[in-house]
Amino acid sequence: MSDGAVAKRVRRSKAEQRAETQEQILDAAEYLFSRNGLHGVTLRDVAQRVGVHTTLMHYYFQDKRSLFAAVFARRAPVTSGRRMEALERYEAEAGDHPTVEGALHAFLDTDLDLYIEGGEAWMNYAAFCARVSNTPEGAELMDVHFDPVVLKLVSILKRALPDTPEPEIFWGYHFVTGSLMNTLARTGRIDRLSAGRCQSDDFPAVKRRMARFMAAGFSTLGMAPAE
Amino acid sequence: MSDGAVAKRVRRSKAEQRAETQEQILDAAEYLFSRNGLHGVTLRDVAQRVGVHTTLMHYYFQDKRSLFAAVFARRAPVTSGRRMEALERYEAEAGDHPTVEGALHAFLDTDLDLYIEGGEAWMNYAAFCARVSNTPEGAELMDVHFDPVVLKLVSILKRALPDTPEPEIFWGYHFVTGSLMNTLARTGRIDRLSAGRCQSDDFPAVKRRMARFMAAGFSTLGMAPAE
DNA sequence: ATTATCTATAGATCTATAGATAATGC
DNA sequence: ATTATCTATAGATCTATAGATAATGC
Repeated sequence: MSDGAVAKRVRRSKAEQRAETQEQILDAAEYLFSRNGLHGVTLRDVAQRVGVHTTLMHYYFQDKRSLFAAVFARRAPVTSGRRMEALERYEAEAGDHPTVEGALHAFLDTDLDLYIEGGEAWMNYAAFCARVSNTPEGAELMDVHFDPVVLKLVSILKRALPDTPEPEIFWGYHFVTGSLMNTLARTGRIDRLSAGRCQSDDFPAVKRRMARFMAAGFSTLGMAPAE
Repeated sequence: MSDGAVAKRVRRSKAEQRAETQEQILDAAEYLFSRNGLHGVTLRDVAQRVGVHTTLMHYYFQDKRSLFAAVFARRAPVTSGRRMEALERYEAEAGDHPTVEGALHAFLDTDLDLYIEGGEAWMNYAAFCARVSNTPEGAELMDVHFDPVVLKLVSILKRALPDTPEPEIFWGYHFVTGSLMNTLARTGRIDRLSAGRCQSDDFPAVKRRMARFMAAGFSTLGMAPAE
């Protein structure tokens, strides 16, 4: 049942205690929301996983929706910021000739590295985001936190493909983000389909393939339609 | 509130009435589940949308999970069957030289056409599937209903790419299905990102681009890693 | 004194079942 | 007679708030 981290009550200052408990609540909520969604998790579930009383959820986070938003907001600036820096670094180093593949490496690999290096908590956040992205509740959260970095990517892609009409770039991004979210979700489907030859939590395997795969796709956009 | 179809009680035979009410329940459930997920919908929501009493949900469908599964099962054979036929037809006509793009056209375009031509109900089913695919509850449903047609696609892709190791094909499919599910979900995100230049319910636009985009991606798989 | 945590509880739903009613079926 | 639909209701949760208790802070 309670396979989560049980709080040890080695008490320090109130500020520390406050911060620690909040983090534990966010960790537990992140884990549960990532698997079961906003409506599939009760505040009692979260409290139980932390080992505290349900009402503490309300003490620290006004209500369920706020807790959900707080889970999103905790790590979003980290992933967003890292990708933004990587894109700016790439832009500077590519000068007048950025490539689609270069931009996608900066965007995708930077993000995947974060999950690869960040351990279980970050993997849970990744799955949480994938779920959120698919959800009406989550749509605005995505917009608010990730629009800037996505538009930055798009702006580089436009410069890399000056002859490709703008909507084509957005369609390309639409495909990219779908594949990325499917990766982050780690549903296990590819494992079963491939009889274990691929594993859905093998982010390094995705990282090795994805930017190049998608870059090739972009090169087909804006061509005369075949039909 | 009740923007759904309100049942007109023009009574016919019991068998007809039974079938009609079941369809209405499935339609309402499909609509609501596609937007809010299993846990985000109550049986009362569904009943209200149909205009009947909640207990009728239990009369026709044992419990909530069964209703959810029934929504999936109602249309799955249609999309699966159509794609299977299209793949077999393509296989026959391509003879010894199937192409990745040809197989993907058969797989993707056939599916997208179904939603394009099928009206609102099929669009709801598409969104329902997208949501299900991202969900622990839905994972086995996907496996049960869609494995055969996906494995058929994979088998053609293998013949089209005889020098590409098998796991690469599965990774390619992983990317394809992510993009497809992101399309079916119609979250509206691409609309907002692109300031209206693209629309997430514009399936014809996706159909025009997707098979070719993904086919180009497949051609990069199995190459020596760049790093 | 302040604040982290718990106890008690209100009020609202939600799922599910048993049994009544009102139609259709012969 | 059979069956589609509704009424009544049990039992379980769930969210959220008010107020008590037990720690830390000076």
